[in-house]
Amino acid sequence: MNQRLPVQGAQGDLLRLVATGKAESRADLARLSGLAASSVSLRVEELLDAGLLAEEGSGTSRGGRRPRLLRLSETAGVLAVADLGAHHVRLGLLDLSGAPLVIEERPCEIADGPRATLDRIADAFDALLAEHVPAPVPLRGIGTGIPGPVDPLTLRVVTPSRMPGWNDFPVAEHLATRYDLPILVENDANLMAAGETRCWPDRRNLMVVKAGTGIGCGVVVNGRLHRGRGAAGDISHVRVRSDSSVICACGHPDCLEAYASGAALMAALSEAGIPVTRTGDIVGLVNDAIPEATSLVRNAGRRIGEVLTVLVNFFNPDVVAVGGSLSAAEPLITSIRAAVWERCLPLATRDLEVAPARAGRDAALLGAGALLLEAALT
Amino acid sequence: MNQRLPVQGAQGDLLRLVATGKAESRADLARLSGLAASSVSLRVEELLDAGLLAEEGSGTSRGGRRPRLLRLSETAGVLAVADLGAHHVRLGLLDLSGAPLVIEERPCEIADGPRATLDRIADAFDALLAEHVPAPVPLRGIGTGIPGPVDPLTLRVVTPSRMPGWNDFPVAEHLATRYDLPILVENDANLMAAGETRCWPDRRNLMVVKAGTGIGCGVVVNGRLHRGRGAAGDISHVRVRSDSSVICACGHPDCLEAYASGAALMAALSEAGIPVTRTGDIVGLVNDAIPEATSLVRNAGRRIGEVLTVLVNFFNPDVVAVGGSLSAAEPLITSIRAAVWERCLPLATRDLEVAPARAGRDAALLGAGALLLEAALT
DNA sequence: CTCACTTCCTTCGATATCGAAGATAAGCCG
DNA sequence: CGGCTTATCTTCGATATCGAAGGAAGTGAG
Repeated sequence: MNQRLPVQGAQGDLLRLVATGKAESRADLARLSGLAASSVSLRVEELLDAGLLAEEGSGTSRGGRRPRLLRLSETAGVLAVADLGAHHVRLGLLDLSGAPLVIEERPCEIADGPRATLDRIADAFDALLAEHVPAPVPLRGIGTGIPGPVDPLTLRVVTPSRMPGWNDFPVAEHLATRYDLPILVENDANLMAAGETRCWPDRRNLMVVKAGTGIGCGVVVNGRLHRGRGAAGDISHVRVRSDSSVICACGHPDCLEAYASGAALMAALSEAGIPVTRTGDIVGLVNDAIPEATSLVRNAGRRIGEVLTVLVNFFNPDVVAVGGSLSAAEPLITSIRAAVWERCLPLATRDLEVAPARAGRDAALLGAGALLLEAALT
Repeated sequence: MNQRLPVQGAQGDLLRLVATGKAESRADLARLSGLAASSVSLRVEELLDAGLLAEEGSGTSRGGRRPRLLRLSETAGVLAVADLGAHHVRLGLLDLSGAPLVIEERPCEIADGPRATLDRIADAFDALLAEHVPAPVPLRGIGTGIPGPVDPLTLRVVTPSRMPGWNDFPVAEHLATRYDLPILVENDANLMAAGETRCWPDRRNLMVVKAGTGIGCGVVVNGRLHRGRGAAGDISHVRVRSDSSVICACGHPDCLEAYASGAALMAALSEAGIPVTRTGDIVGLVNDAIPEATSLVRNAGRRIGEVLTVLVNFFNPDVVAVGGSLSAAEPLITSIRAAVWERCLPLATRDLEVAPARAGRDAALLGAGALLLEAALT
């Protein structure tokens, strides 16, 4: 069953606070929402009656009466989210708070084109719903992550590399023919940033770097995802300083990704007689103290760090989180940190954290859940 | 007479829309504010009664009845703003819409220290008020621009260069001993960005570069000034690619400002036997087609542009506005453009405007007025 | 010239929210 | 153990805002 969230005005604001885990009682809601306690009481009553919230037990006293705890109702609804890669898709169902109900990975070739790929994803959603969700629990929204830029105004994919047929394809419209629900279409690095943000409470400005086969970055400003024109955060084609000159796949010389991406490291290792089939294997080599691997990863971290220094000076983020399959290599993080600390202004790095990403491999799906909840409540 | 603006809730929202020139009638206010026409009518009546708004004539019909035009009342109040330089201060009085009533420049040595400098500015404010403002018109706020980083949480100056005695000085607290009013303390590049934003309607993401004796940049994200930790937008110490190596005043090699700042250009011209005393004179030399000057300015533009390409890819702004005393040199702008267009992603530069700043020499004061109005209405 | 439609602004009853007061149940101190 | 303070949540009258309807004054077509 598909059904949009039946809330309006202050109800949505309150539901959001409970769904995101920020509030657990009426008193919490009054403190966080700015509404008077009487207004909160009335609106919560409506959400309880609508089956969106439920009461469950009592909280701890803060010196007065114990609060009655509120939680998202199990019948509040689910969100269907997918994160598309070149050769596979990771997809699943989340409850409105973003907690996974089921997540799975399936083979899927993005080169098959958008219609076939999106229909296969929708079929998978329907199968998961039938298998895992009781009939009275409604589907409230659909979210998809795309490995290319997405124009935030038109929600169309924009000149993606290695994705034939996807340019200018209206992903949201296509999915809307099948679901009359809020639909999210977003770049995967942006989803990853949205997911990572949930792991850094009280931080409003983050950069989430994806160090994988490619290099990407998502940006969160004042707690909100910054999309720009759909290409915001792109650092892969920044020109780095180099004694030699390497032509990037994009045609320009000396792009960051020509030196520091997982693909570039794999090529360099193959040339050194160390064949690697997946970027994740590079981490294993580093852990085994293979000198060539460690040196390459360290060099990649230094280069990424040099690019990040420009951005950290400019943006003054609270956090630089590094994810992606290379991020488990500790020399990558330490050399990024060294480069950032060496060249950044002291004020720009005051209280800055450069750390491995916390959200794990499903950051993009969790990010999709968070953004979709927001879309559903607006 | 000092008096805070006596508005609350929706009154402030409506006053802001009239003061910023976005609305001129009740119908405009209803469209822009989201309030019902009946609510707008009631609140406007209160603002008229409070002497903050006035009615004046009729507007043009849009097919139905002509609207009654609203404007800021002359008795609504004034704002006192100042922009501090190393050797002078530019200060004046603005009305609540930001229109200058009087602006003047006075000699002032920042090296005299904060107390003496700020007291002198306050004395100047008081003199301007006595001379130019009728007694019933209240002062509603004080704004000051500082040529160094300002911590947005503490409103203290942070490790400014060449400003002895100013580090960690609580500028706002000092001024508050004299004025019980909203007080703004902000970095001058940020004020310039706030002022420039008003000249680019419907643009929400801007970078405002100041190419003067030094190099600075202000950043506006989603229509709001981005301060970061107080150092956001700083591009002067980004390391640029170079065949040689020049040590910057900060101690690091190859900072942007060691190559591309007005001070650096002046030094290079002196070495070429062309003595220059003010960065503004470089523009004259370029206009006279002195080859050394044009070459230096073009090279500076290219370097600034190279740094900007990283930031444009990352941030995807709508506008890059270039101000400061060097910005009148056309080769500077054209070589910035060339560098940006050459290396940026097509999506990042789609609809981007790289242009001379429009706000003129008082951008910082106008920016102070805009931010101060916001402070007064919050 | 008249009539129908549009736009602006006001009036009024309905609805949402505020703020004060009160009920209930905690914790803490003497 | 009792009294006082604190915290949570509810009740109720006051206030802000909404939404519908209406009055006034425009415009344009027939």
